[in-house]
Amino acid sequence: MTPERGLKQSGTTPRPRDAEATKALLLHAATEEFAEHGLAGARVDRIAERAGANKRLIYVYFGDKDRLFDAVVDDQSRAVMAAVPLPDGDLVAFAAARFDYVRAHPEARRIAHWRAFERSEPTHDELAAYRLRVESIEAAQREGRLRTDIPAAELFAIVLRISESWLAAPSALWAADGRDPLSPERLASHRDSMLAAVRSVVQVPG
Amino acid sequence: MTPERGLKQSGTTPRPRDAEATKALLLHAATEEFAEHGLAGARVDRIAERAGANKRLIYVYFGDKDRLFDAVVDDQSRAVMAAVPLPDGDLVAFAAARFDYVRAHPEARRIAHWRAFERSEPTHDELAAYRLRVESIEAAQREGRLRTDIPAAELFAIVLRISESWLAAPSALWAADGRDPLSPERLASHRDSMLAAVRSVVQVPG
DNA sequence: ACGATGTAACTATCCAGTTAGTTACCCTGA
DNA sequence: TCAGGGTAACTAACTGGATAGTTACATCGT
Repeated sequence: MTPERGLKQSGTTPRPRDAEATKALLLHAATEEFAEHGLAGARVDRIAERAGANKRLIYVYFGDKDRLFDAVVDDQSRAVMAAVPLPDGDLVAFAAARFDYVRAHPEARRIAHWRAFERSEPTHDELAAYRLRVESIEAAQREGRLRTDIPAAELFAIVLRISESWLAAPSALWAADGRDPLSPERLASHRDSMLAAVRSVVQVPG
Repeated sequence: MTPERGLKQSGTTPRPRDAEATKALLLHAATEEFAEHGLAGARVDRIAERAGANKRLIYVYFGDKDRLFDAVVDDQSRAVMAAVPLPDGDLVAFAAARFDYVRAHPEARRIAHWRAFERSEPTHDELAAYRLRVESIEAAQREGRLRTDIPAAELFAIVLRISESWLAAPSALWAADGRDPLSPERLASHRDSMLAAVRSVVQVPG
């Protein structure tokens, strides 16, 4: 037998050539990899493998590892902003939507946190989106629907953290609690607690 | 002039030989490095350099990079637990103490978060400490000093996150706010807001 | 036939961990 | 009181494997 070093048809049928589809696959694989390991811990080879694509294409489509991370962050950021609105400064509805979104998309929270820790500058779009949210809260404050003794940006920061307080709780606290922290019943019951807490925080005192 | 390639007396006088002191220097340098870069992003060579010690000593005193990280986490965890008590289930006092501690020791929060993201299992000591805190909250609930419609562990998780909500806020929110987010005046005023929020969350409704 | 899409193999660098020592210090015995 | 030997503390230089990024080439659609 000759040494047979040629490439056969590569085992499976090669995926049809489609730059957009490949790019999307790479972005999706990168989202998972960065969510699990962060920027420094993520491995470019693993991303290519997860996507079933060639590593080279990452460099063709995204430039380098850092810019791939930026692309993931932008994408996630846009997705959260779209999925979790702040209708009329209603922070309770916001907290509910955010809790549901993060529960369904755990990678969203992880990406956001890795980003906050490894890379700081906000993009223009993001800044604009946050500004809208703060203004919406300020309007609700003027209309007497939210307490006014806490500045809008701080109120927003507080509600943001409350909405993910259980999902982001230290594992030691989960363990101290005893029950399965992520069971559907536990999460449903926590959702109620969490919304009660948000209601208490945002309502005008009196 | 001859090329002068010899090492002179190493510039500064060599630090006196003291294993405990060197170990402490390494732990301190590792705390800074891990706080800034996380486990994957930290560099063992940089830690040695920061400590002004030889890299080899890290392996002698701590084993390897992972166990050095564990040592840092344990140390920080113990320090926070000692500095931020939960007297009689008083969550407002707890939030104040935690805010003040984290403000004075920003690396404590970063280490805790890196740890939560890169490495999960709680230690025995930590678990015991959290159990005490939860029990202390449960006692206060029985005595009518805290609301009872939110389970103790969840109430603790919520207060924990509120206490660092501003320091952990997305940079885009800081930017949207306009003012310098970390100026002493801003932090003092946020401290009041934050404590007002905690009071609203924990008080028994009625 | 040519540009866009894709691939395998390669390279240069980085970096955790190791090797093979050297230096400071202490203790013991003469 | 000090020679010398034993040990703890420390060090420079190295190694091998991992890893980001590149090169040179193949194949497809038009």
